[in-house]
Amino acid sequence: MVRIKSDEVDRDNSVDKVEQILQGAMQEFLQNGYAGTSMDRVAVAAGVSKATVYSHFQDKEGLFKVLLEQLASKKNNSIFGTEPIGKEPAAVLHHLGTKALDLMNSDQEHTAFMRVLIGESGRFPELAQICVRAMIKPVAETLTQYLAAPELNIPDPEATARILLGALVHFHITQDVMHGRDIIPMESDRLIDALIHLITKRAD
Amino acid sequence: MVRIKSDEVDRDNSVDKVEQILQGAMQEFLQNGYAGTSMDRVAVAAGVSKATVYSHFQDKEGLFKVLLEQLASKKNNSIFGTEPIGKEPAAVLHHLGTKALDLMNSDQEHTAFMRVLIGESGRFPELAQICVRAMIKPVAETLTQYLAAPELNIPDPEATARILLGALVHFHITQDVMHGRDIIPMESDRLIDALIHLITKRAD
DNA sequence: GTCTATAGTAAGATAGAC
DNA sequence: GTCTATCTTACTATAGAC
Repeated sequence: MVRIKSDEVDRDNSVDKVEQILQGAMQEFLQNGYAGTSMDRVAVAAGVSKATVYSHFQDKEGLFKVLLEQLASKKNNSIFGTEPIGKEPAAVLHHLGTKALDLMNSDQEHTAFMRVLIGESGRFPELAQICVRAMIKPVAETLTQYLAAPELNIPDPEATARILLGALVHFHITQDVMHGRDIIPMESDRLIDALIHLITKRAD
Repeated sequence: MVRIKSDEVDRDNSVDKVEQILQGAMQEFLQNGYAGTSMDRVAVAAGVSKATVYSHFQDKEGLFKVLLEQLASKKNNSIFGTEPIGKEPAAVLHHLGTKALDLMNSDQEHTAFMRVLIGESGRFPELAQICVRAMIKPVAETLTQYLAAPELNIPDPEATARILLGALVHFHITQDVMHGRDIIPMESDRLIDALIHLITKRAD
């Protein structure tokens, strides 16, 4: 009777291994993309054997999907933590924009995640859709709420939210993801100030 | 004496082959990315042998770089053909925005190019920078010119151009590249109208 | 210049020992 | 459950015939 009856130990070990594997997979997939990553390297990065990887995940595609879905929910909460609507809209928008750009800028993991997500959206369309649902949609809805404030007097807050979101994310893509900082330099503050100016149109 | 002395035939054949190879390489690289593409498939798609591919291009990386640089200059001219500044700014912007979104939307090649360019920007940073210089910078500068029109009264036309460009491109990324059309649906016209409204702030 | 054939390597996935 | 060793396939790149 060598078999272990208790689920406790069994499950704990499994969870640890699964966590290790996902950690190694993240490192490799985010750095090299889907096709550029080998299961051998994932196993090495995770500190387990390749057979162990296959005992916890069906195949390379299954591992990739689980990893990206997990990352999508993580990134969602990190960038736009639901902000208390204390101050006036202009101040809130300035705070949100600055925070979002700073976070995306400083988070190498997020930059690599954007590359992989967009790069593999042709091969894994349903995965891209999951990320749109988990990351972009909630942020767009939150921004829409802010922009619907009566004093802003915006006729289409939903479309304006997409503009605001697009300006911030595309700025991150050009400056960080595509390494354009030296080619088309611009301070984050200038972008945000111009955004605030457009949105809180000076009725003076 | 079977050798051909004239350079004409020789050069024409070479150019044809090079063109064939680039065509096949485009098909494969845009569909499967860099790591996901094999030189065997490129050769088949181009209708030549693999050895012929290697006789015209140093290696896989060299072929990929030549292809993407060629595509970058092609895409640049296609989206924003220098528009005559006939009408008033609002009309020009509406026309430009509609045209840009329509072109990006209908051009599958452009969608795939965006995926590959962003997806491989980690592996090929200098290539991403070349594309920023060839595609994004000129468009941003052209838009800056339009937005500097006195009647628009925009304090920072350059930053505002980045906002406008970002809103359009990110809209394309969410709706087309990432297949988000069904998850966060929105008509192009709504985005463009909201943009025009922000920029030509009703001073009424 | 272009081809076929192949060398050499690395990939995804699994069998079997413990 | 986890490992080592291995099967099979596909890859990059080149040599040699024509």
